[in-house]
Amino acid sequence: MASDHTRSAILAAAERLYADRGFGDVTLRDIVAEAGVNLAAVNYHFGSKDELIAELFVTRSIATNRERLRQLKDAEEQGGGRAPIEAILRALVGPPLRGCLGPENQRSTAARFMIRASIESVPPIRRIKNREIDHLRKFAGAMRRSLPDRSDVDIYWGLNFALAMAHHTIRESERLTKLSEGKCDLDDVEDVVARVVSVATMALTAGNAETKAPARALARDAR
Amino acid sequence: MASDHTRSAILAAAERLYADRGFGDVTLRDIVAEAGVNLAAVNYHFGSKDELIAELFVTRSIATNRERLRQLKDAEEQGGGRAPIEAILRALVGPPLRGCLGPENQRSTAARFMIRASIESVPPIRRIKNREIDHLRKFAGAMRRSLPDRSDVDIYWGLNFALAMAHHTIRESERLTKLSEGKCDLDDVEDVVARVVSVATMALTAGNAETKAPARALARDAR
DNA sequence: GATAGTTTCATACAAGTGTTTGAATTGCAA
DNA sequence: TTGCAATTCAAACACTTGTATGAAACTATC
Repeated sequence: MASDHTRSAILAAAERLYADRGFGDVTLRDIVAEAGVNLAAVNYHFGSKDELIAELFVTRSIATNRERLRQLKDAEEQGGGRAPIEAILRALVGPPLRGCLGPENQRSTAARFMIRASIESVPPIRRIKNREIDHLRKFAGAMRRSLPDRSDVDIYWGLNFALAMAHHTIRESERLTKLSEGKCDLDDVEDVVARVVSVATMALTAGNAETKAPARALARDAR
Repeated sequence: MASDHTRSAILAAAERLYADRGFGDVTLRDIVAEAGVNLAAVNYHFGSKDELIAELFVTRSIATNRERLRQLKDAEEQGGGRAPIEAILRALVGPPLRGCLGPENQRSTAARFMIRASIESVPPIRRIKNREIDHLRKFAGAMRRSLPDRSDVDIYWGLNFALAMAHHTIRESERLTKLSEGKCDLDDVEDVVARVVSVATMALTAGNAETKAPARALARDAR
């Protein structure tokens, strides 16, 4: 291949435009105009618009997932096969949080693109996300080894809640800032990571190992 | 007005189709075909496609919000102006969870529509969601009264995490079921509510009131 | 320098979109 | 019944979308 000048120009322009304006109203014509290439180049190099989007998303998400697994491996080796639950959770939520939060004006295009991807959820991206389960299973396994007394159900719920807090905070960071009138500092990423890890750890370790749902006894608003 | 037969037929058909197939690939022509009315009727009765979607979403979400506030009011009156934090959280996350989860085969069209709305997030819906902040402020206020020693920042983070767990569980209920191989029972809605409330309560009450992020000392994966 | 393969380009295509129009129909009141 | 407004309808409009085509330009190999 002579040079991927055109190909990478398209990728860069597409990522920038999607990051700025969302998937909804960016057309192939916008992209090729921004990239300074011909309209037909997209289909020539990528096959279709969806495959272009998929390639963008795959590139970014395998980077995140690789970093997650690296940190998980580190933590498990350091603990002799049994990492502390905090370290596992930090490996799970740290990379996406660090990748997407931080001072807005110095947020990378890639970061802004991933935020869009987590908000808008177009078909090609959803297809890829569905294949993420195997990746999550590795974390579930590590968590089980870390907390052998905990039931599988509790492990999965803990995993679910950890991801929930991380992703929701990314998706709704703007709203949280507005709601709290700036009191919640989303730019202090390490503080956010620590908060999420802390709560998720409590979720996974509180109460007796066999207690399914500690607060259940308090439920009284029947319906 | 003679009868809003046409109008309500459009609303019902649109909600059903959006619930089944998502906003992405349902056209006005699909809707009017399903409703058995003329294409122009949509613009005649609603002005535009976006206004139709907005009306659907507003109708459903004011129902949820009204129920939330009703339960909040009940809880505060019962506690003499200071509701227990669990009751406040239950009023916050209970209605949307009960509205969207539960056995799939007996899930209402409205429920499935709201799930779609929380997954796909089209422009008219996003606009409405942005106006939800005032509503959330009422809960922040109640939480502050319930936990007067807690800092505002902690209150907002607790609120954020509670919503995170509820919404993410709704959005990704299918994935959690698959990941856990059915071990997590999403149909037992009251158990889900209890779990979310329990974890959110811990997030809001654990540690000293002045501790910003208890797990922070454990952070060591510098990055 | 001719040739074969790759890449770029202008242009057209086919299909689908939400919206508008203006005439027909309906329903109700005088 | 007549008149009038509200509603319904078929049809067209105006436009955008992603994709396909076939010729032109380029690049490297022999």
